[in-house]
Formats: sequence, structure tokens, C-alpha cells
Amino acid sequence: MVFMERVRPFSQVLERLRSVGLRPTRQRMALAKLLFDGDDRHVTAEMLHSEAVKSRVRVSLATVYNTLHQFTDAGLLREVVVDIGRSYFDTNIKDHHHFFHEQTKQLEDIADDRIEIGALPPPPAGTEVSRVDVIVRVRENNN
Amino acid sequence: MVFMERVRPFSQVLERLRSVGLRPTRQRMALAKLLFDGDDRHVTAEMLHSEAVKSRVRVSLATVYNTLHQFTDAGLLREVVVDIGRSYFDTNIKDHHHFFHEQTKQLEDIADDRIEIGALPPPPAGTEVSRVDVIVRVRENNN
DNA sequence: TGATGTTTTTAGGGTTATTCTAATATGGTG
DNA sequence: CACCATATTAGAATAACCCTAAAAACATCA
Repeated sequence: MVFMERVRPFSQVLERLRSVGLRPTRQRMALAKLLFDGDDRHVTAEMLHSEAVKSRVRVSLATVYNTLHQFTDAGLLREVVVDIGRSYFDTNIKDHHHFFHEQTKQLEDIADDRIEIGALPPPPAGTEVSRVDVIVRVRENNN
Repeated sequence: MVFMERVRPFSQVLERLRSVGLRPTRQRMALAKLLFDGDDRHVTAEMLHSEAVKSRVRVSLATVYNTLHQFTDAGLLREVVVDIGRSYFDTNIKDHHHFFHEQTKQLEDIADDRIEIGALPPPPAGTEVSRVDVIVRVRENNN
């Protein structure tokens, strides 16, 4: 069962790319597999690149950046900004929020239904809400 | 009345620095006046630096960075991360949240009482909550 | 299948915000 | 006023990211 969850057949990644109109190139296929096979994850461009290199996928850092942005624009990823000088990309695109561990700089999902936001004030004139992010910043406690 | 709000006597800025154990140097006094005289504001290091230069305060960018971080550590400022590659410092240190305008990159306060967060899930084992940030991202709407 | 045009990838250089370093200046104290 | 700890500074270093222009891969069509 776990096996079925984890190992997605080639054709699923292919289909996913096709469905958003991205040509299934060798690099995009490989990066998509790293991202979407297995559990949800939060990656930076550098992390994904070094992971690709480790698993013998030949891809440049520039392409990793391009691909992450293309996937984000296509709605396959969500960009999360919680820390200066580093962008995280989240494979979980359902509505949800995050714990951010200030020391380890780890992001962790909070299921959407665990946080309720009461009535929001109306957005400033001329604008509409594009997204609401809740970041719960946590730090090591001294027990 | 407005006058009383806006123009704080020298000694108040001085006292504020003293109270957090920061030596009241010329640069820190000048930056504190720019930051805390008048209404609450959201500044980046570059913004504050060019403002200082304009008002003939001789201070280096490195010192602006140092000072902003010292003020933040002392609890006089709050750092807000909403956009990659740029840190905002907020002179409003009361609990509150933000609108972030994605096109103009402007931050705007939301009074704390305008947003209610229901029960938070417990933080991950070994950690405690240091802060909860709610960012309402808005964009121009096409009316 | 080969010609042709479009899209993708890439190396390498450029940019931007920020931090570091090591030398100089300043402020507080006896 | 002399001394010493603290601050400030210019300039270089860094880190993440983006751009450019050329080469490679891919798709289409005759």
C-alpha cells in the first residue's frame, strides 16, 4: 500500500506536465518526480538542485529555478516566503498554513482545518485578496 | 495636538535608547527620530538610509543595518518577512497583522482585533510559539 | 526523413540585499 | 583628559536569484 503511494508510474508525471501545458522534457520529468513522488515537501531551489545532482540527474541551477517558477505558475507548487534570502516551494497546494522553526529554518504544514480565521477586514480599496498566509513561528523551548 | 504627537523632544528618544541599554550615539539618535517620530511605519534598510541621507544625517548603510537589528533585538521594532530579498521593519510592535500589496510591495497594518485566529494546533514537540504572523496578500482588482 | 521553426536548457556573468572585516572614531568613566 | 570598550565605516565578500545569448532538444510538415 505504501508502495502504491510512493512509486508513481512514469505516465502520471508525464500526464501532470501535459495537463498544464508544459513540454515533458528530461529535466522537467526528473524534477517533477523528485518533487511529487512521495510525501509533501518544502524545497528551495538549491536543495532541489543538489538532490537532483546526487541522483545523477544532469540539470543546471538555472533550469531548477525556471522549472520551480513554471510549476508555481501552473499551480503545481506554492511559493512560501518566511525567511529572508530564501524561497520555499511547497508541493502541498491545498489551503493550509505553516509552522516555521526559526532555528532550523524548517517549514511544516498545518492542516487547514486546524486554524480558523475569523472575519477578515475588507481589503484596501481597489484590491482583492489573493491569498492569506498564517505563519506560526516557533523556537526551541528550554525544558 | 497633532504637533504634540509628532514632535518628540530629544530627551524622549534618548530615554528610549537608554532604557534598552543602547548607547545614544549620533547615528542611533537620528535614526530613532526618523523611525519613531510621527506615525507608525514600515521601512527597509535602504529606505531608511536614503531618508537619512536626504535629511543630512551622515550614516553608512552598514550602520543602518546594525541599528535596525539592534532595535529589533531590543523590542523597539518588529521585522516582517513577506517578500524575498527585502526585509521590512515595523515600528508598530503591538500584536497585529498585515496586508501586503503584491504589485506595489506596500505593507499595511491590520489592527489585531480585526482578525481572530481560532485554536492553534499545538506546536511541534520541543518548540514553543514565538509569534503568529497573518499576511493577507492583495492585488489590484480589475474593475 | 530532413528541413525548419519553436521551445528549452545552459554556462557564465550580473544584480541586489545583506553581512563581514579590519581599521578608525566616538562616548563614557575614572 | 586619558583610557578602553563600544560604534561606525568603507570596501570587500557572500548568497540567492535572474538575465543573456548561444547551443541543444523537440515538434511539425512536406
